Amino acid sequence: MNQPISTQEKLLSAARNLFWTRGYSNVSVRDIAKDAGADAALVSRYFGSKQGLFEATLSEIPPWPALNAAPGDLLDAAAASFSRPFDPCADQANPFTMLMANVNDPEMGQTVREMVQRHLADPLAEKLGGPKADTRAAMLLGALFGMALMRKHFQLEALASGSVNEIEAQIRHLAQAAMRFAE
Amino acid sequence: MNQPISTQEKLLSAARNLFWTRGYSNVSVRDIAKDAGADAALVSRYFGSKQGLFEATLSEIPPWPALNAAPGDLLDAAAASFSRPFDPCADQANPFTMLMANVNDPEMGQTVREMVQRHLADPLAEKLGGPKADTRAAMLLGALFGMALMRKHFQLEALASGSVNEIEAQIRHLAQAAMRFAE
DNA sequence: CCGGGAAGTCAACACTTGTTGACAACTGCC
DNA sequence: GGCAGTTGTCAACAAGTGTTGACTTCCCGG
Repeated sequence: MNQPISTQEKLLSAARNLFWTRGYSNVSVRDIAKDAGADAALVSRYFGSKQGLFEATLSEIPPWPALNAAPGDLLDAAAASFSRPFDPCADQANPFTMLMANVNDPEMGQTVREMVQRHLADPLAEKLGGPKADTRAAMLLGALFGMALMRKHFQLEALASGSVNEIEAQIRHLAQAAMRFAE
Repeated sequence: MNQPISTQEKLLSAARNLFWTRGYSNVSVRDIAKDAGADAALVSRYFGSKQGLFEATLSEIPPWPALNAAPGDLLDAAAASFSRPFDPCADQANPFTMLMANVNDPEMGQTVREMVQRHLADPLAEKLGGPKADTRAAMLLGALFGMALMRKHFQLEALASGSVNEIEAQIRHLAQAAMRFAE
């Protein structure tokens, strides 16, 4: 166990940490190489280009667990998936922060937008069903991302210091309202 | 009336459009100068630096109208201020998009975070009053920004094509739930 | 031992960035 | 007209960007 980590894996891990928190354009390959303790030229060698490295970090994201939850557990699963990473990586960068950090990126924004539509909004609408399923799905995601924005990005004092239980309760409250929306 | 617009004003207007939609680091002074039909060197001359130009675009933002609304109209005012710009500028860039486009910026993120805390979250909590006012204010802003994120940034199909009335009704629904939160 | 391929290092490239200073053109006042 | 002050233009700079190619170093099978 615990076999020595290859330089390629170190680069991928450092890239995930930096790209997923700072955003694609705000990270240079030299930043990544420095964090990985490697040479910047190896990025082009192993991944073809900076863009190739970014896409490599995207390729290993598992599907959102809330989509497989039982209908009664959907709210809990959704709330939990924000405050805790839902992927195997142990660091703080998680797929939600990645989406928010890169939506506005001039080069990767389109890629990220399509991911949200196809991997989150569309499957969630299908799972919800009923009238205005797509609208309610979008509102549920809005509540989820909105609270993430307030807590992690804007770092509002009222939320930043709260416990995991508190933030989950707040998200559940908003998400529940979203699910019940029918004009 | 309609006096000739100075080059300085053209630069400021172009800077607002670009900084407020693409984000500070994703815009170069040459981009701004090109849009304004001026020379990039004039940015440093008139505003001291690129950062000075950005701060000039921030200095003329009026207070959020929802904070002056009657208690009964707060929800309507809040919902309206998202879908329509609440400042005098006629273009599509509004203070909310500015906040979202720059919260993750490596240079201006801190400035923007403090603006949200001091100009939105704190006054809103004071206006709401009652138990957990700061938490409910943060949740209300979370609902507001979350829906803005889904509609304008992620451009979810279920929301992007909706009318102003529809998006306002959705925001009101979530914001109302936020105001009623008490654990 | 030895040759080949992988792994890593380093310098250089073309390009973009913000900023500066020298220079030209124009305006209004004496 | 002559002159000062503003306004605009242009070239250049230092720094940082992604990427490439040549080079050395290491390891392992023959």
